[in-house]
Amino acid sequence: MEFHISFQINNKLFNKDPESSVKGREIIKSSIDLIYQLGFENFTFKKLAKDIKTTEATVYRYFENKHKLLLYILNWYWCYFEYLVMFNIKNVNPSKEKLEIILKLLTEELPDSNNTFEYNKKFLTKIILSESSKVYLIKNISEINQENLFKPYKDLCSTISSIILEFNPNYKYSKSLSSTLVETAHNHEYFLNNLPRLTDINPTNKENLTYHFLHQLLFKSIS
Amino acid sequence: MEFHISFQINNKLFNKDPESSVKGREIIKSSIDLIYQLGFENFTFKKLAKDIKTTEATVYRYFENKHKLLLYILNWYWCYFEYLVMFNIKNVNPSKEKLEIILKLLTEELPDSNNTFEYNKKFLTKIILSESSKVYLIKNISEINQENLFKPYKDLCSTISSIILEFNPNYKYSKSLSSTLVETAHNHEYFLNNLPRLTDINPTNKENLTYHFLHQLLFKSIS
DNA sequence: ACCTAAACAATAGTATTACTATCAAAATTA
DNA sequence: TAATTTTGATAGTAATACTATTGTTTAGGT
Repeated sequence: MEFHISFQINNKLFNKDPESSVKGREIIKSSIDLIYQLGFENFTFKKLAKDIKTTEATVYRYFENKHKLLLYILNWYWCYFEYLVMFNIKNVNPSKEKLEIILKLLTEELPDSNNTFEYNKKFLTKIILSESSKVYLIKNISEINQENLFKPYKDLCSTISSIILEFNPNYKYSKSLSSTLVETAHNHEYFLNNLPRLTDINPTNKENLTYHFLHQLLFKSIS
Repeated sequence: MEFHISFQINNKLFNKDPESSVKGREIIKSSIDLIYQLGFENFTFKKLAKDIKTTEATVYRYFENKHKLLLYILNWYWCYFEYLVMFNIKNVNPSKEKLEIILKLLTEELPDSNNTFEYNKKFLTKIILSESSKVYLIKNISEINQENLFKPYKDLCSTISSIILEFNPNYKYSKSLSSTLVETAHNHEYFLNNLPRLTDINPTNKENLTYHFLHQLLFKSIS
């Protein structure tokens, strides 16, 4: 069985829906590759256009600027991730198990399909690690936030938050803890690879450090 | 009594030490103002030069580019912060109290002197919140890291880490927890102001939410 | 007080980026 | 097949992130 999921992304993020045409999907696919390879700073619409054998003008017809394109990609990811969460905790009842599944998803590599039409999950994850805070650490955050452009991310945190409350209805900081878990999972994955001194990695400890660390952090806090 | 502290900043960060001249100090002071006002993206050496009534060429004689300038400022801040930590935990013996002092420093406004020659602490703190992850979330992180340009930040985390181990020598994730505390303190301060849905802020809860949240997170983890 | 070296100001110039505009060709769709 | 939308090709602009040159000012040493 094969199926294709698509997510409804806030249409303020684009001029023309990239899901609506082949070129549009090429734009997203190639953006993911290029941002992964070059980093967001060095990524330009000119390079993107060259990569998919079109012109800058065409890219601009889909996206106002590269920030909105990045935000589009991140929104897509967060939607996808929440979908994964929903799918994986389906029919699991104990809240503890649900939370453990979420921690696993947050700290392990995402399942990659071999469907060539899909976005590269590995690249996507790297982009999340390295680029996602750049979309909210900006001067005009309030405008962007007013347009609900972070909704999928907030929804994800709010989903986690409600499971925390399910586990312990008296815990006071469910939202703060949720965002901390997500951010820390990302941070740590990045630190492990790039700034290992900020973590407790060591040669003997090859298993999922971040998972165990977050597991303790979470359950000691809410138990 | 008045005194002036200065920190030794890695000299790979500048071409000419900004502490060595009046213009140099003006550059740093004005950069802090401008980065605070404009955000790092919109901050340029041209605007900086105009602000201190000099030319771009002069600025370039001190700093190779604006990233190194930002990194210089952040290094200065982390040195200053570690100094504050050292100063404030001096003669405090129980590890618990030491950690609480650190949490206070991480979550409350820094003491501002009225010394006009000093850098604006309030602006500096905002810059840390909004811009600091931009210096490590870059493609050439490994080069920069090899040159030890993050040392002050790592030192700070390592200081916190050793106090955690003092409190509980068996805790396994002291480094991870330290970096998490610092990052979460910053994140949360930013979220409270800009993305409150990611936190448990509410109108009645005007006291230091972040402090209490981190306090619980920390002591439940290491007790 | 004078000399020397360093620091600075003024100016010019380049490659790249982040767009905007126009118009004809190609592809869809009605 | 005509009408409409979507693309491609090309051109152009303002701003950015630098580099280079040269003449003037400033500061420190004797």
